[in-house]
Amino acid sequence: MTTLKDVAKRAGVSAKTVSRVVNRDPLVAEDTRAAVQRLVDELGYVPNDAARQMRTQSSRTVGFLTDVIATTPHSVDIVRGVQEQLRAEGRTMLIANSGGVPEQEAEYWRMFRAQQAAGALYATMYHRPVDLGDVEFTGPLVLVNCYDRKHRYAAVLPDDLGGGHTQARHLLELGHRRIGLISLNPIIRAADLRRDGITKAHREFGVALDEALVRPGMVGATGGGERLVAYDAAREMLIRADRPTAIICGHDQIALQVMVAAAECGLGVPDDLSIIGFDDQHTITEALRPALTTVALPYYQMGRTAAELLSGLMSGRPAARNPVLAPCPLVIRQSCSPPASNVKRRPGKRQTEKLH
Amino acid sequence: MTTLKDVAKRAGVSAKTVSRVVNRDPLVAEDTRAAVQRLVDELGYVPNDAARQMRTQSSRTVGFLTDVIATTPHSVDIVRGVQEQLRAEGRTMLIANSGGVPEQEAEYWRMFRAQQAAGALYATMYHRPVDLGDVEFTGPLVLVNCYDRKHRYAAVLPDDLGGGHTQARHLLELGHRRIGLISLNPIIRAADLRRDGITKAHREFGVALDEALVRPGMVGATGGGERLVAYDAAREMLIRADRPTAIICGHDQIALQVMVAAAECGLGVPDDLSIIGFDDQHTITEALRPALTTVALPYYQMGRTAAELLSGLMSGRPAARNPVLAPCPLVIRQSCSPPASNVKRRPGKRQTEKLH
DNA sequence: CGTTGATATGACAACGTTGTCATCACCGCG
DNA sequence: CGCGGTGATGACAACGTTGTCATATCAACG
Repeated sequence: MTTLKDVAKRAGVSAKTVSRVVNRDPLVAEDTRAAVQRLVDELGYVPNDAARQMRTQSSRTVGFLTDVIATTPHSVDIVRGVQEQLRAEGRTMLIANSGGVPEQEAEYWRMFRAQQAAGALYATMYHRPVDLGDVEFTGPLVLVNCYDRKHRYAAVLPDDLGGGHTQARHLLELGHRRIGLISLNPIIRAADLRRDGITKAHREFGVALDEALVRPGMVGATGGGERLVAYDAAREMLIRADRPTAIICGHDQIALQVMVAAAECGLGVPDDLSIIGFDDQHTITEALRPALTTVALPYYQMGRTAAELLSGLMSGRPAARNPVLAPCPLVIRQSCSPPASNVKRRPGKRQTEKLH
Repeated sequence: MTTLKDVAKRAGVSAKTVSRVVNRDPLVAEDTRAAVQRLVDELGYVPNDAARQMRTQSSRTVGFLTDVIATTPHSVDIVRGVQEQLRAEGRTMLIANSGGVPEQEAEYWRMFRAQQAAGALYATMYHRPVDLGDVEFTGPLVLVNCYDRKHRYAAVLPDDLGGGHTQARHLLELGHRRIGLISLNPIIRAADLRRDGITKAHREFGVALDEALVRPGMVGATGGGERLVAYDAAREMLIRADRPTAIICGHDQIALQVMVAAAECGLGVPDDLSIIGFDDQHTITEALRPALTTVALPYYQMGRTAAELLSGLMSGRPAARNPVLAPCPLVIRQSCSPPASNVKRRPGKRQTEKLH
């Protein structure tokens, strides 16, 4: 490795002068600068960050710890967002994946300290509260997609309530009045928030949400024990005489199962049934025919926001009190349309629009 | 930050002794060690890696550069594999995402050098050759999911040929003799390799692959311009009188479209049509009904293998000449079964089994 | 001409760690 | 008792960089 001294010797100047050139210190004569710069390029000199860090007692490194990033492949976009923001700030990212194992987390916090990380991010694969115990890392910390039960840390979260509201409003605006819900695993926080948003939209339109048309699309303990049951839920819902004209899904996988169920019940999408997903997992939403209208989880944006927030904290800005909510935008494709006119539906059961 | 000296002062020993304790040097008296260790824990001392690295002129950091990890969310498993292997070796991972932009790549190679990375990995989102130009990074380098056109670097690749062979063999073993292929984008290397594997399997079974049943499922330039056309391809293929009894798909998204097309043609899967995917993207394969039989891209394993390979190179082992091929295992679910007995099919066109 | 101030450069120390070498106490052996 | 050996510890330097301060040169000014 070439060092400052090597360059200095060849240039016939002191190490400090080379240092000045490399750091763009204006206090160098133009011809010295040019000569030194040429040698720097020629020798391929790259300053040693470790030495810099030692000398300046500060680092441009940020640690990024995730729990189990692999299970929701989609959430890598958080990583991408963080990374691009950090790059724009000239920082370096140290990444680690704890698998959710507390001992490993402790190990990584220690690693971040050893590397003198100036700050850290902690992200989870789905929106949930976390218990971070004693974090052996003293710098600023921002949580992404999760929040600390004791609210000790800044957090960036998806606006699930708003997202649920958006899903329902879109269908209601299209004219649907009988809307089914095949939701996320009820033990997940987002399930409740979305439900609240959906209820709110219904209330705004003066439409009742029929409890008979609400079913979970996933059940079981998170982290391995989860099972998709949306297919069965959808079939049962769709063979009813008073079946819904549209179904709100907890995520795109659920929507996929609902679409398969609809096909088997002989229902065309979107003519006989509108379906709206959540997440915007491109591999599903864009591959389905009709392509799936959905509400996007803004993972990339969350990553960027979190990194920006962290930058603020690292440069001494005080932490915000409340979590930052990232909006979940509607992505319109082909799976939703206005309901077929009522005459086509058997008018057996009248849909009485009573408030919930 | 507590330093060696802080601990040493409190313990009434020299810094070197504390260093010895921290590094488990056996040449310390048991009671000294205990006393020092207690203080280390109490003060939460963590050795400064930058200083260590400077002193020892070696680092346990590895750089990991990816092109556009986000577009195929599935391939994050490479990252996970790398990361877990590195952790097992007590190494630290520096990650960066170049977006495929050459200037950014150069910037990151420089960053890796600045951080004194002991080695580096370069991964792409899909199997392809790369032109790495002048890599301004001098340590060992292992490519993952891609290979250098000039074969200067070690590489770990998926065994696409074997994978194609596995797909075809599975269907042939089930008794299918008329098999369609809706392939990857033909400009992708894997498309050719898989095709070779499929042809090989057909030859082994003495069955001809009918060119009329071969269609690309994706077209257009990679990196934005790609379009899924599997749905249309499948429909055209399935309305033929001599339609195939099984379809091999280039990946699970294509399989998804084929499944939708089959449903619309009134064909049941797997009774009327067997479908086999590729990649094993859980979000699709496990959500589909019937769940999708597929061949897995062993991303996780590739990551681990690459990290192991890199470790070898970093400790001086010579590089292997040829790329390491990771096998693509068959994952059996519900979308393939033996073909319906011939009597059920209209015997109009006889399927003459001539060799290709 | 001497003084001031700006510009350009260098000498030196220090960041936290560890390798090298020195020191010292103690043991066992002849 | 003297000697060599070994176990335990410490002093010191060095890794590559940069902040601090000192020095040198030169122009401008009274």
